Amino acid sequence: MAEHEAPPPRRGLGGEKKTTINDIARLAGVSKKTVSRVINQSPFVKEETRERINAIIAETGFSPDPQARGLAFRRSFLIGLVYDNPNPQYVVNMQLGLLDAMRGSGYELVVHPCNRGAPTFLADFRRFIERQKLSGVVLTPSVSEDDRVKAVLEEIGCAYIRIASVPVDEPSHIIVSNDRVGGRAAARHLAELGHKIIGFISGPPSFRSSHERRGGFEDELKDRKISLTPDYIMQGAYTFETGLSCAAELLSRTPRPTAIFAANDEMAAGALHAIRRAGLTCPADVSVVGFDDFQIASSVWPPLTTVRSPTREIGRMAAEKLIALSAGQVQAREAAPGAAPALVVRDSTGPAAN
Amino acid sequence: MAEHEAPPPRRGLGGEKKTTINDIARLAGVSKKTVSRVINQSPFVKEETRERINAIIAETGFSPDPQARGLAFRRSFLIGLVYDNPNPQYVVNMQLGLLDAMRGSGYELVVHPCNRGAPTFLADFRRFIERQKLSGVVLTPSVSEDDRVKAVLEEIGCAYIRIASVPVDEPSHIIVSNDRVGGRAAARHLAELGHKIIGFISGPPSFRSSHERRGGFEDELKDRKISLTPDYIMQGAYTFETGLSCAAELLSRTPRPTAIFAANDEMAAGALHAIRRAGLTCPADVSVVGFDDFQIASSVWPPLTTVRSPTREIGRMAAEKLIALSAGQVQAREAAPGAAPALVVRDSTGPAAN
DNA sequence: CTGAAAGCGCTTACAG
DNA sequence: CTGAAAGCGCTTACAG
Repeated sequence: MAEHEAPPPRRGLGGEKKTTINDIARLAGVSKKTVSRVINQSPFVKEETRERINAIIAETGFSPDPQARGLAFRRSFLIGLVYDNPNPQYVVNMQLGLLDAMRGSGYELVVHPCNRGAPTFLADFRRFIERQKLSGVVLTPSVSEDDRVKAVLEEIGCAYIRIASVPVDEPSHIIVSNDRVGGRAAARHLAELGHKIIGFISGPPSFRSSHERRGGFEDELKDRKISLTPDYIMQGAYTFETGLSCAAELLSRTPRPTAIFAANDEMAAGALHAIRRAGLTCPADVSVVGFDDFQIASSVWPPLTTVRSPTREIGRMAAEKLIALSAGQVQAREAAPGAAPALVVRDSTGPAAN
Repeated sequence: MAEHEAPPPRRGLGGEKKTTINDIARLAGVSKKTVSRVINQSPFVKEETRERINAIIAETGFSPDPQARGLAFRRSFLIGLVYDNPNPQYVVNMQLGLLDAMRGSGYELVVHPCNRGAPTFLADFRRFIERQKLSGVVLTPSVSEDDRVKAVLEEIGCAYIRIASVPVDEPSHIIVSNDRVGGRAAARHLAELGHKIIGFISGPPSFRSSHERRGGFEDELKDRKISLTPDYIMQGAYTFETGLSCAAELLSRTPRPTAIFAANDEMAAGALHAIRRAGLTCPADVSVVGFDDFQIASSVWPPLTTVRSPTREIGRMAAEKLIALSAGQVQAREAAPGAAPALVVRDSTGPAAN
């Protein structure tokens, strides 16, 4: 008999009995509505009653069914991550950051890669959110920069956070990744090493981050009276291959640049290959700076000097803000400062060759 | 007036009216139970009735609320991905593969990274599945190799698929990634290039894939009368750093190996660095073969000869099988053949130096 | 501060 | 082949 006393009723998919709000109500000698009030942190419960109920909840290990709660609330406890950035490390770091903030909150993360070019993109997006009655959604570049998406979200009335490198929305709906500051850091580093003839490889124009990284870089150079002429600016597409071809092009310029800043690590890795193919050495002949500080930056040779982009931290901030938003809280931090990118110096940069 | 005829009642979070099963029933002049039968593909509906209802469903754009359905069914339409593999590219490829098979199925993907070492791991895992009443769960190495996890899943009665490099479970619950075949392919390639003194860097012993990759490699060498002596076997941990240090060790052996097989690309990239630091050249002095064919394989210098691991395809197969499983179908393919790894030859391998 | 009734949108037995 | 009743586990008005 003693054996059967300790374990609380088991719950599960297998058909065992699950503890419900009714069980708690019965055990506490109150109505289930009162239990509901405790669960939802209503202030209209006598302190003593609340404590008794909470004790029973803890004892039984009860946790309210998100599906039932969702049905009654007319919304789920799911947060969606909608993205079209193909970089795996970005995606995973973002997911980890979101999860950091969601842990213990009762929310779960549903991932939703998308293709902004598809004709059914907007319809699919809307359908996804409506069907799942998402509690909120986090958007990352470049889909976060699409204003049609914002329009749909507002029409539906779904909470959302857009992650972007410029304030494309009201402060309450955005987390800004300060890529411009990162671009400045890269320029400062190269200038301090004495570089004057510098090449730049941009990302695709559809990414605002590409413009920001370039903008910060140019601003800092200008402040230091170093010019970046059109001949020394190539348009890449954030891929290894474009980094390689753009760098090859830059290396053919006269005078040859003594340094190249690529707007992300993938392209910087490609630039390294181009330098080698041209029979040159990095950093002796040409220095290279990347952006992101993903794994690839430390795996190539020489390890890349790069600008660390705090993706995971940004993800955490986004989820925190979103949860506060859907809980109806007044947005605490008007304009989130955004974690700042920081220069990481490794072996791909050195004094300017001359 | 005509303006108000066309648009079906709008649905959404914003408070607009959503089409429900009751609307469809009324429109079709049947009970909602009959509509439910059509939704759930019950065979007990007159063909004519079914067609009429389906037409109305298509017309109104109705789609049943997964939350309400889930509450009645006592399970959700969520599939969980539980993983502890830290490699971002593996994780993303796996997610994409799962999503490939889930598209249009009505299921959504919830991601759940975990740490098998944490003391609360099993309890958290159980809680996650029970709370969400997951429709099913996909497990990847190394957490997929944990038999305690299987025990929990069986006790709860949750459908699951384990992805592993060896048949650790009944055929209906597993997708096998044939890493052993990949190991053989690597050995064959090196043997054909004339290598006889070969070094091997393993992954961590906690990953079965590490043993399989090594096993296949050794088997093939043995078949060709090439021996792999203990001195030339190092234990790494699937990381760039361990690849570097293990390779440095191998290069100090006398005679020096003319080739190194690393059990994944990260470690192979590390080996490339070790070779360079030792003042040697790849592939002239030492050839290197990796495993996975992730992005890093083509970004390093020289681009890596490696064994392509079909992660995305495996993910797709896993989700297909899981969906069939939770739909109660008899498992079509007893033992899924598993997509086969294939050698990708690039520039890091060449004829044996002597 | 607390509760009885009705409802969220579906499905499962149970009849016919 | 079809339907009326009850229920999944929770919450929202509405009373008191």
